Amino acid sequence: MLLTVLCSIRGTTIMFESYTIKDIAKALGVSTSTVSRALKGSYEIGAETKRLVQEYAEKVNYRPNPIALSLKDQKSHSIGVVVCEVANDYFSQAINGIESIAYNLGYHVIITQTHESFDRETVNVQHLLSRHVDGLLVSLSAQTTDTSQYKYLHEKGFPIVFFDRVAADIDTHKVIANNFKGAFDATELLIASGFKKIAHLTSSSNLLITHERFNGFKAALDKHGIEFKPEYLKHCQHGGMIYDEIELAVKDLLAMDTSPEAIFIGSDRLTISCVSIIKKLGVKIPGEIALAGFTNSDVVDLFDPPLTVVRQPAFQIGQRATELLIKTIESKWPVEEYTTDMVDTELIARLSSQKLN
Amino acid sequence: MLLTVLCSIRGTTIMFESYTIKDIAKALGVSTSTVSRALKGSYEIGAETKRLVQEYAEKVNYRPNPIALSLKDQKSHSIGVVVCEVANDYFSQAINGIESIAYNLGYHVIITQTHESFDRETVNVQHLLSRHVDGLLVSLSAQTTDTSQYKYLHEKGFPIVFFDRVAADIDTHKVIANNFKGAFDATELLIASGFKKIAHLTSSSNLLITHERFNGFKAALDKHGIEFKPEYLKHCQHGGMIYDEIELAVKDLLAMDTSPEAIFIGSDRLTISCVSIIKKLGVKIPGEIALAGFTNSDVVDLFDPPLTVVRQPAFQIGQRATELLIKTIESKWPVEEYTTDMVDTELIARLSSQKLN
DNA sequence: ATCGTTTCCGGGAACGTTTGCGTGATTCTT
DNA sequence: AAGAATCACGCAAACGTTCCCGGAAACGAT
Repeated sequence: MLLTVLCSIRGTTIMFESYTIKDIAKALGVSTSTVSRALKGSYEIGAETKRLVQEYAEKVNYRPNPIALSLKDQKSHSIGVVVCEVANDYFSQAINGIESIAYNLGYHVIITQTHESFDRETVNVQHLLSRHVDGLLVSLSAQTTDTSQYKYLHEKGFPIVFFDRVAADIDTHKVIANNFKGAFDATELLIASGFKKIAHLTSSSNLLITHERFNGFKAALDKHGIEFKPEYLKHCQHGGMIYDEIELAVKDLLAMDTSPEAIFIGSDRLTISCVSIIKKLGVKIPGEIALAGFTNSDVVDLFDPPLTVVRQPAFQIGQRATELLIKTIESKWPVEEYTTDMVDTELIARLSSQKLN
Repeated sequence: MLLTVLCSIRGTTIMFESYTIKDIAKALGVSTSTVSRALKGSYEIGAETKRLVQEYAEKVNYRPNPIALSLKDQKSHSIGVVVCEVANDYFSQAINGIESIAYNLGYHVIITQTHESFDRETVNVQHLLSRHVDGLLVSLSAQTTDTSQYKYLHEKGFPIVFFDRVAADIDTHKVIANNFKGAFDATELLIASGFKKIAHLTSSSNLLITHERFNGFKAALDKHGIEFKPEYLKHCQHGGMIYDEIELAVKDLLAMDTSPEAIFIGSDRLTISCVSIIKKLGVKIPGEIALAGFTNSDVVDLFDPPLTVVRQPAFQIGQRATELLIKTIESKWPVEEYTTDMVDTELIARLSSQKLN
């Protein structure tokens, strides 16, 4: 292959058509094995030859062909990511964290979106496997109840790390937020504001996070001797993908005989949608209905009203999950001990959760 | 390699350890060449053999190894993306569009972030080239003035498509929004609201979009006989990455002797930051200062006040750029005719741009 | 019977890399 | 000085594909 030094940008030599080990071998009159070994400083190669090869490789800016390496050692050095959507504050921040670690460790990241559909999730996993990814970073769709595909893969020793929306029945690495405490704190804040009639608008009941957040919600009610009313609990089984479903739930809550004074919302997308719907209905926040909810949006302090939110350290969660996954991938022995990392959420109190007189 | 049918999810057979052409050849007692040809329906293979091979491949869910294919025909079937940040509404939407097209056309996408730094941009391009991407989708960083690396690559026939922040001096495919018209319309809206003293807060002067938007801004002033005041023009050379820079610019504008009545903001990140800063200063929007700006955030209608914005069709821009890039990659002959696709922006008038009495 | 044509299939090189094994040359033993 | 040990390097296979080439078998034409 031809040498083509393209240009030098601030001292870095830019190449396009790249040199192979063969090119170096030919140029130096040695064998490819010698070049290969010299480049990794093998003791089998004489000091002089080693220097020659390394200097030449440096000069022509040799970079090993990652594709050839992949074929050789049957590792693609890529990881597959399964999330519901990238255009979602939580997930775009998590992906940011994923990329930052993966990039540094020499992996690249293939992102797929489920749009909360189980069928698309299955297809995506298929696609990622056919791409020969070395491992999977998964956040389940709202629709998913059947996790058998992951179970089989995991049993076969295929590295999988779940984050956020984890599979309860698979024993592997997991990285989650402390959903119970996040929900508990937010609910307690609403109670401290003076509310007793508190509803809970949340995502699909298939998701473990939904239950954890509900449990936190209920525990706060219990602690303060407030009875939980089942009619104050609204699930959006499509995880917020279907607007009408959310609108119906919100309208139901607002139209009840003894309608709630406050709503605690258990999902990012739902929180934003809920604000939008309530404002569209002309109901005053927080005058007529108070609000607190999970979201990772950075701009909710600019909202009317500023939103009280539970915020997850999405970036760190993404980073941590990726570290665990790559450690599993590169582990020489099958991993037996699995960790579940739990990180704290952050409660940010703003106007939307206050009681106005 | 061992056959391992993992499980069946709704009729789809899940595999982990995958079959190779060699496995099929061995199982059927034919050669690998025969299997390869049979699978692509070559006329050189007898009908009976063809059927046998295809049925068997179907049965074991054979999928060609993409890595081997890449090595063979020297194409990685991946495209590199260079953007400033993924956690940015415009770019996350654009990436969504990029992924949607790339996925369907069998490419995967490697995303890199410049964080508005030219050095990181250079390193990223290097990295993507060493990954042997088949083409590049680039939106320049705010700091970039030297585009020679792209120029060289392009001259060597390497496929590059620019979107949004394009390189003026490189003749290749480009996909952009109609920045002039977007800025013109927004400015004219402010004028129609009754403002004459209109400032322009915008991004780095290195970027072409900055000039186009300024030109639109100025053209609107000219049309309505309003003199352009140079002191009303504020650049943030770091594209909004440095908070202090924005804060200083905004404070400067507000502290002027004859301070502007309205600000037109020429960048996504700047618009949000600007609102935040002005609110923090306790200045009323739109009472004391009116605002209109470019942004792709979906939630600015929930802001206090709801924001008047120019919105770009980011998803479509991402899709179109990807289509053009893959068409270039897969073109048999060197492409000579380059298109510059310009798509219209959308002006959404809300409260922030109104004149209150 | 000979030649040409068609049909159908296998051998093997190539893509870029790593690595086990083999080997000639040098140095070290005693 | 002869054998052993060490050093420095090359050969070739392998990863999964594709594809050029070559060739056997069958058939038709003369």
